[in-house]
Amino acid sequence: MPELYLLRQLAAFKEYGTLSEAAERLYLSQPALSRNMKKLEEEIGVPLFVRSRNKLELNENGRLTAELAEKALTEIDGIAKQVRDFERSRRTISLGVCAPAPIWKLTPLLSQLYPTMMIQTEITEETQLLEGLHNGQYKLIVLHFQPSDRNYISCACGTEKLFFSLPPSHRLAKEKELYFSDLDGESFLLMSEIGFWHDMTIRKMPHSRFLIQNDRFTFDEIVSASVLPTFNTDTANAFFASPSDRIEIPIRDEEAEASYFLVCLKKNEEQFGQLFAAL
Amino acid sequence: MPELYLLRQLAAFKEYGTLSEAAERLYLSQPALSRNMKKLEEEIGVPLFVRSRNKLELNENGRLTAELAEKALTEIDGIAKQVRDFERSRRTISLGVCAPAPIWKLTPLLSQLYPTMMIQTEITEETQLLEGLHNGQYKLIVLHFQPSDRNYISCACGTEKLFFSLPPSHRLAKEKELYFSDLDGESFLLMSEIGFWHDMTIRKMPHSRFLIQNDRFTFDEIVSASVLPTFNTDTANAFFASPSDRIEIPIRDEEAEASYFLVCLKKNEEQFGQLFAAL
DNA sequence: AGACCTTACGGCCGGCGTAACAATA
DNA sequence: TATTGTTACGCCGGCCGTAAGGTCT
Repeated sequence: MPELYLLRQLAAFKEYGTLSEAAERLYLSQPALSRNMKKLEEEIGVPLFVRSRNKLELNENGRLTAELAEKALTEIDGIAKQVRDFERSRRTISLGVCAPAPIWKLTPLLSQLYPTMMIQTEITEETQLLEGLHNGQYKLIVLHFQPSDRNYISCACGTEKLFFSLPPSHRLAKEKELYFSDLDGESFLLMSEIGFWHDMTIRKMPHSRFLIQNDRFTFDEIVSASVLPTFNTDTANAFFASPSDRIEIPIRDEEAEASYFLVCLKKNEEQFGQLFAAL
Repeated sequence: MPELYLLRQLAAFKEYGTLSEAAERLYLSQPALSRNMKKLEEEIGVPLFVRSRNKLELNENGRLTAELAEKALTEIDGIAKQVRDFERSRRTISLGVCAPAPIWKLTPLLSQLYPTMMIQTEITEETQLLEGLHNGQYKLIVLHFQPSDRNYISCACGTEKLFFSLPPSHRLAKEKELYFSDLDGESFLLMSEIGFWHDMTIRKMPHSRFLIQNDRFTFDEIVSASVLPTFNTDTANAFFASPSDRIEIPIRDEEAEASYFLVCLKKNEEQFGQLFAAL
């Protein structure tokens, strides 16, 4: 079986065309490369080169060998990477969620229950979450509906209720309750990465413009320095300081209240049993 | 990139379960194997083993690594074989024919025109010939019709006419010409490996039985020692001694005369140009 | 003369074996 | 005590570099 250094050197010779050039790229003396190519040819047992007096070229066999060598080298090079990736995935719990709120509760809980594991979270849409759960991208996902499939284990993990967050000067700031439609058409400040809330507000308020902020600090500054309406939720208020100088008004549409469900694959039941028990 | 000897040794350890056993199978001292497994683990950078005081087992990472190693080793092992096969196929002209007769003319011609090449012949049916021409199994084929496809180069390479070969005592031995139907129902001696003639005679003489002989010598002996009818062709007579004590009577059916066409792929036109010119 | 390949010779590093030790059953 | 795995030490083969030589443009 040809050794790797021979295959590497053949691949380099194919790439660079001359022994001298290839040897230089390999940080190898040119005579060494010459010898080794001869050795490889001998080992395979068929001519790989056409030899003029001072020129060396691959023949068809040589080109084939070099291509196969490249493939094999790539594969071997991939082994370490694959194993490291596998190890990392074994050591991390990747949690995909449809909205930020569940992260606030689950991350501390996971860290406590699985102190040796890395916790990785990602917010994305629910079709992607389900796909990612199956292909191993996520070990746990949080949806805002309960999946029916029997291959899943799931349990409720909290609710979240949406409020309008209005400046006191707003024309509707004194109302006790509002509908999405009441403010449809006004411009809203909105954080990015809020999961399904983003799509929902767009759907319920098709005439509004949403001014997306990527940075939390910037968002807070603009909220307190402007009269633009925005949103808040009960869960956010439970975890973070609620902004002063803002009136929060419940939204009556049923879509403004979400229930979250934590889901994992049945085959991972054992690993996450204590987590589900704790919820 | 892990060296092959490390991958081989890991694969052996996976196969045999203990270092001692694996080392023995590898013709290697056990301490060497111990060291090398540690080295591989270090190189990949993740734990591959669970270590008790005097026991060593693969963990999940280790099993994955060993599987990937086996795959890579198989691939590298296949390189030399593939290249040798490729070289051999480059050095042989494989000729597939639909009947034996074309071989008698073409084999000497090929040997003469391509003295460095091995000539390999095979008799099979025409659908297989065409398939084999495309997948590289055959470089040349002989059909008994001219293919229309523009991807082929083809030219006529002879005809062959079938005769009944009857003992003088046969009731029809004095006829000048006969049809297949005239002898339909009688038992015939027939050589095996006669290509499309086999199917044709069965089709034209559905009530006859054909007594197939695999050995040429046996066939000749039985022919001269029996009164069983058989066949002969003009081409066979041109190349071999025709049997004495046999009357040969032309067959009038048009299927009894075949024209042969030598075919190669257009892309091999250059290689076989002189062959087609010689025909 | 410069670029390229091959052959010859000697050094050195890395993988191996032997030996010695520790731990289990 | 027999089996298994780890550590320590020295040998040796194989791969490499340097040097020298040949061929082509």
